[in-house]
Amino acid sequence: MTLKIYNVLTRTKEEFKPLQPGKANIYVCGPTVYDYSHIGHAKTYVGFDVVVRYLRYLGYDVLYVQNITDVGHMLDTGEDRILKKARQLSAGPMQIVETYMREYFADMDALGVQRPDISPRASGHVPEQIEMVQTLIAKGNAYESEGSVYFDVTSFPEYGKLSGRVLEEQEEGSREAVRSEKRHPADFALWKKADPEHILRWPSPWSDGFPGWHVECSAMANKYLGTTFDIHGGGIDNIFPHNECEIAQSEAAHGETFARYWMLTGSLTLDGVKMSKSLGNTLTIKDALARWRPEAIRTFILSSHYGSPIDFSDEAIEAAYKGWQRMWGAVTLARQQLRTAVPGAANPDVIALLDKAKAQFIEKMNDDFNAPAALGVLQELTRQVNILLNEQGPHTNGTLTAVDNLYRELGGGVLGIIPDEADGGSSGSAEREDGLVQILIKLRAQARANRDWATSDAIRNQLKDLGVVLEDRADGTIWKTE
RNA sequence: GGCGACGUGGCCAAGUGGUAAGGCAGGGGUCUGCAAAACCCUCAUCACCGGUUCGAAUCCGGUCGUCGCCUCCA
Repeated sequence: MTLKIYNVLTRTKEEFKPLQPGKANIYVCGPTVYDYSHIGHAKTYVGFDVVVRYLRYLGYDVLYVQNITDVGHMLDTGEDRILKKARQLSAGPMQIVETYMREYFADMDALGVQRPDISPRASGHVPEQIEMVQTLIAKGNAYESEGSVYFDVTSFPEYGKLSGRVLEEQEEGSREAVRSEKRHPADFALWKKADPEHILRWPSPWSDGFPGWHVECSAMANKYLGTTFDIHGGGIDNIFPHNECEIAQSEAAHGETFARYWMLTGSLTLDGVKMSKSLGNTLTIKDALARWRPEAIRTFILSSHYGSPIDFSDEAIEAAYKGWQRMWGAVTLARQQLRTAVPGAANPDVIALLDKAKAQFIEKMNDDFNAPAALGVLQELTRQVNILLNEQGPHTNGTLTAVDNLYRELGGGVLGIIPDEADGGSSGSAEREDGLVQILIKLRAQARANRDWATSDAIRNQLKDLGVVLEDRADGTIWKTE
């Protein structure tokens, strides 16, 4: 069974054959750090997080590069968005960049997104970008005009092959058309001469200025992954012009294929409407995390295919959360039973059940990282496990460990929705938390033995208010977090 | 207007030729001091029309509708 990837470049599902056997080099377009990250970023980067996790699970030696854009993004007004933010906050541009980059990583950490191996910043790679622009000029793919440099799209016949655009169709009505510096309306900037008030600037052979947005990805991907690499990812909204320009620059400069597989994620809408800064209907990751635990957000995101659009709503994430709770409840129960389980080998029937689920999970994930279907496999397994834990047993520690391990492996390691520990940062505090709850459970058991329902319910209700849920079972009371 | 994608039960969502995974919600049960959890039963013929085929949600054509991109955007 082999991994298949839907390649946007060919619009077909292809078997994944890396350039070098066993290695997977992947580049994903990262965020522009000038504000807090929103839930749309979460969809994209959780999506690729699972892609990378799964590739590693399959044994690939993955090199994951995701850039940080901290220069060169223009607003309609021609103003750099980072500079605009800096002016608003009376701060320096690099302070803004540093602040929001840290916030971005903090948000991703909170969501359980594993960090890229390399997070190169555009501002730190200006020489590489200048070098690439020089190459493109030397090869006749770019030209200087009044201190700026533009890519000549007519010099690259394949321009449009990713997005399906045809050059001629772009001319009409383009705002860019008014820029007389350019020979063709679709030509895009590789280097821009800076206006006097533009303080993010670097010296170059053409002017004091700054690199165009698209060239950073080409230059940095080339530096860290080479002229040709395996997978290029990003949000579908950047397919044109950004991704298209990346291809044009890189392939014109190097004369070789840029990325072999293109994986683009569907966009996220909020209550049916596209989130946009201008509309103001954004939901930041921080705000979302204040309302739902990270596993719920991840489960929601993974409940639709990475390439599909998804609509975020309270109802939708609530449904995902409740589904996750059932799975988490089963894992929690298995771990609780494991504490007092008798030593012994695993039940062969259970092992067979787990093996089957694992095989199905892998089959789904091999089919273009079909996380929603893989999630469905775990949901079905969970019903079987619940029957096992609730209606059969007691089980040996071998059986329970096997159950726990599968959830750790697939639900935790690959999907990132099953925590290793109950909760609370370090294992030390987790143990302390459990100890405290166990004391209360014993006190409540006393009250229940005395038929003192007022006390027993008070303990249960107050713990519930703290997010600790007690469940009375035939074999004792267990607890878990909401 | 151009390019691209999509339309599956009340909601979300898998499924690309052989008689519709899964989650949530709803109804009915079992269990329980109560509760919670869990489990069992129940709940769709796949926007519409036409075509190809022994057979289509799945392929082709058309209609209607939704969305993304075309300008910064993950």
